[in-house]
Amino acid sequence: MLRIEPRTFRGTRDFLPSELIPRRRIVRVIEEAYRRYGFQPLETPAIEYLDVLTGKSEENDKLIYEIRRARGDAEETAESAIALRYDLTVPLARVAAQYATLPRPFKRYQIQPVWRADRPQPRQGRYREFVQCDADILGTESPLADAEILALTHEVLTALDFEDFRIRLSSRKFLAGLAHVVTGDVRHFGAFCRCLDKLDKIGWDGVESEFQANDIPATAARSLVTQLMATGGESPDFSATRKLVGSNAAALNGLAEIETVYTAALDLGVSRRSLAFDATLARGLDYYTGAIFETVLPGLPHLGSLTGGGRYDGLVATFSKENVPATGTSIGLDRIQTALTQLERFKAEPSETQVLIARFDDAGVAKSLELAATLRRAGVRVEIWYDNDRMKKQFAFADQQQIPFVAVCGPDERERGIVSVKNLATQQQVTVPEADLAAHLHAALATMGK
RNA sequence: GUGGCUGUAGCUCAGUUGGUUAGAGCAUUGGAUUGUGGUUCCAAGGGUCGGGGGUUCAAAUCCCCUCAGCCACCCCA
Repeated sequence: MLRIEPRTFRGTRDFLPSELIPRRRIVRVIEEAYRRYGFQPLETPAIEYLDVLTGKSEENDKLIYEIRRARGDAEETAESAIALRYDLTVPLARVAAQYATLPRPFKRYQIQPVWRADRPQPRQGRYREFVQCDADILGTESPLADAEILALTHEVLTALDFEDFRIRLSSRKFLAGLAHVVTGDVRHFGAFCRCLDKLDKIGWDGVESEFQANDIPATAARSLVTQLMATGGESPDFSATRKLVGSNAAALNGLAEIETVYTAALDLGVSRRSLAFDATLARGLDYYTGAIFETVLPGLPHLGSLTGGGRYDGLVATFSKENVPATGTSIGLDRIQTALTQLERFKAEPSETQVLIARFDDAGVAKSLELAATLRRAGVRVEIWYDNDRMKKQFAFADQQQIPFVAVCGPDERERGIVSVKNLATQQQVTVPEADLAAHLHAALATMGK
């Protein structure tokens, strides 16, 4: 018999309990923040029709996983070709176009995996299957919506105890205006953005040669952007920025929006040090039309962005006659987990069980089951021991699994109607009346913060 | 997609100029210890040396191919 080698597909991972337990806690923090901001949940299928997913961003079409059946019976037509979703934004736009009954504004959050066929790199928090936590607001052009997305991002990262993070803010309109100012030609917009985006990686000399390679006046561009950077950052001087871009309408327009978003974000509680206006932020996804933002950790520069998003007022219209303005962000669960791991703040937790009821002897089985039932009804997370093993083995198990308490009910205890409860961390063992066991554990767990 | 590095036990690794039956630590299981974990001691199990081909009397070791993993870039969450 041929044995199949057990393995996982490149860029995908199993989440064993000791990793999943703290990972789910992160998800809970994010979800609670989303709910506090008034977002409603949405889930969509992992599989979408290919034509729904493609054509939004040329670069990314190449990274879409198409699905091919191992034993396809019919030839796939363009309409029936299917693929794994690449992000959650495009499915959302599809949903917005497909259901006329959705409220406006429509605020939804969605926490689900997406798949991209690029090369995995764990140190950078990059995988082929990863979970995005998206929050988006459809149906308003108001900059307050963009500001609320920034505040939400700030709130989540703060709740996760990130001490130093930077939300970079810019605008597609502003960048388009800049590109026009520098090159006199809007067609250079894409190349202009890509070059600029590389600044923090390859420095100005590198960017200048990139500009030249793309027929963009390098010296002029460098001079303008250098000055822009001086007026931006964590305490931006927007009136100084305005003077630099002159009379270009798109640039002025975009800048005004940035300023409004920035100010409203501060009003919503975003700290100055965590928010920066950054003219070198470009972002790749082609569907962004207005404000764009992403979050990085200055302490972990090799890591990709923790969050990324922006305004995409034209996307829903690719599925509908109706044009629905939209803005939102994606928080990368795996990036967050990677960051916390590298900051040594992500601790493995093998079990959530609070008490193990040991099996002392056969005669005590019924009593143990009764105790377990009572405790479970009282909301305690309980495990029982199934086999007739020695105490040593049962305690060793509880220790390994970091189960805080072991309850033993042997002949002595049974005779007196009590239970011995040992706290494995303090090594202290007490006896409590059977009837008080739940109350005792609740109190003890509460003082331990569990 | 481009470039580089690395593959030996579940994990981290050692293995001499190619030389007998491939080792260690950790982990696992059992015992020392039949009412109680972490320490200690003893023992055991666990290996297609990533896979295939080649050179050789002889390959974990040298050569070729291939697969996988990692790192940087690209891009992004």
